[in-house]
Amino acid sequence: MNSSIRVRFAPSPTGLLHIGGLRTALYNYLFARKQGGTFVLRIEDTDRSRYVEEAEQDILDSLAWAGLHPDEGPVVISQGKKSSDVEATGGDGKNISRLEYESEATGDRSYAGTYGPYHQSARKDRYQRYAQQLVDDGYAYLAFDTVEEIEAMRERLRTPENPTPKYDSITRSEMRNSLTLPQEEVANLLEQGVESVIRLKIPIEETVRFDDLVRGPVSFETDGLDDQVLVKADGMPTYHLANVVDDHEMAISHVIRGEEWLSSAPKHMLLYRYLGWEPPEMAHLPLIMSPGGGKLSKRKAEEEGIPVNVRDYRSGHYERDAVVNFLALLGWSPGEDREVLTLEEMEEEFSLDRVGKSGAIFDFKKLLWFNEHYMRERRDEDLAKELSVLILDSGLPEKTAGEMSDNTEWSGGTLSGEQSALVKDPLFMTGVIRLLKERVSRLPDFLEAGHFFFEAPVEYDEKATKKGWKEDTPERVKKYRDRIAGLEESAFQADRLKQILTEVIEEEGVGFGKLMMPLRVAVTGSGSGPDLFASLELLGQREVLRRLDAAIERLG
RNA sequence: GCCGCGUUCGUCUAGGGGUCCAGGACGCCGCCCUUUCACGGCGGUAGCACGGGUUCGAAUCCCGUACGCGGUACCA
Repeated sequence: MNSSIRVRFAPSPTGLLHIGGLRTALYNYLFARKQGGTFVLRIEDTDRSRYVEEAEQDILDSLAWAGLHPDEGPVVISQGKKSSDVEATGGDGKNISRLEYESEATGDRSYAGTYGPYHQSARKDRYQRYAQQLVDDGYAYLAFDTVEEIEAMRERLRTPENPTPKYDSITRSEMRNSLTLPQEEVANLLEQGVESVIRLKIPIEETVRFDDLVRGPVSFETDGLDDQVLVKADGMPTYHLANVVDDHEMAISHVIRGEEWLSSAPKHMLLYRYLGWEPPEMAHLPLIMSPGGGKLSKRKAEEEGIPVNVRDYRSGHYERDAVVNFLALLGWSPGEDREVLTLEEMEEEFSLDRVGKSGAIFDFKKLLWFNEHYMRERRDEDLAKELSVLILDSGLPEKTAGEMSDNTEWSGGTLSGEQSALVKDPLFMTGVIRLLKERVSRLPDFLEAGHFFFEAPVEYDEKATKKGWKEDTPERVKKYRDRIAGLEESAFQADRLKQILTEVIEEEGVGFGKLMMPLRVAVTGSGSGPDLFASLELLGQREVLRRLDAAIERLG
């Protein structure tokens, strides 16, 4: 255990956890585990207008699902699905939170942390205090401008070369702030309760440099920075202040976050300096891009058929190991020709200097490949159980093989008595899994590929019928049907069924396909599928005979 | 516009001056296996953005160009 290494994942509860957010969390987690450090979860809920009620629980559930358990973080009272910080046990300055965490995915967990509260909304006073200190020290100032006034300033100064004028060392001189207003007036405005914000006073003509752990040395001219608002009119801090204060107070040693923060990093460095603190190490991760280019946004991703919310992967029954493995490799490489890694292995291998610098496009097909890989490693019995639950919850898809898509309607749990019995039969379900496991990418796909196991064909694939069902077919199918009808129930087994088919085609003097294809169409409705004889065995004698009779009747 | 960051097969990447006419994985294509399909096995296709340097030698170092991405809020 290296107590000096502390990292944090600090999502904002403004929506469901994004898949890119999960990767950031993953890298933080892996770094902490590898270094023997501490992985902290902090909720950055300073924007009250964008707060989404269910978001926080979603973040917790998603992290738990992925196996990224924070060592420190907010309390979750699972029953009420509501989270909040538990009051300090009496200490002043730092709260001591008793952390409990429970998730359906992982069962009970307990965490403890001594750097709470872990909600920024509960730390408001601290930010205020430091902001005031900055003002007192001359590193920040009060600004009374309304949003309209600021917009008017930008409007006035806007030119083609400078489309968005900044509130900076130049423009602040003509705005209404504690730098331009007489002292009495400032006091007066404050007295009257006029709304104000606190802005960082960016120095002029200075170069801010720092070494980024993934990008190397980077530098920014302060002249390109604006006087960032540190405390908003509602008294809440902006990300910039809160993030610096918390990272310091929580003794964060390494800030590992997305590249979208790189541009504001110099402001953060300035804040550390003005507050008299040692800045943490910085590591800015490359962004995850959509196949069409640009940051993987919700809209873009969905256009490409890529789910963006971690919740979608959970509800879509993706293998969590597959998602985690895939995400880890989106920007990081272990440096050897090995790509299939468990979380535990990655905890051993991870290092920031093997993180790439350029954006990585989300390759959905590769994710599917990982999913297939991990799914096939699982025990048939376990998959069967999960599939049963899925069907019992959601029902069967309305459409048959080859037609299922994202828009497929599900029957919503209404099953016939017969179907329900099948779904609850572990032996039958395991059989379905065994036959289909090598042919599907995701758990729900079993229901597309194996629809016929649960329901007799409603219609027969046109192409397969046209190709394989000729005039003399019914007669041959009937012959086969009668042979297998004579079988003892216990003899209704794959090898016997195949043997009988061999006998029939020999008697008929035709090739294998002349009977095999019609049988498949009759029983499954499709021209392709899993091993036919094993499928017949699994379906059972009665059902097979019923389907053969129906096909002979309907297809003539 | 400005500021910052980036650029090796379609995609994720290995590669840190010679061992690279660039390796692996996914995808794609072909063959084998299988009287379906799939899995699997084997093989193939395809890349150092461009231009200048530095050097005996550059995918690797430097500069420039192009392109891409991010930022440019009282959002994170």
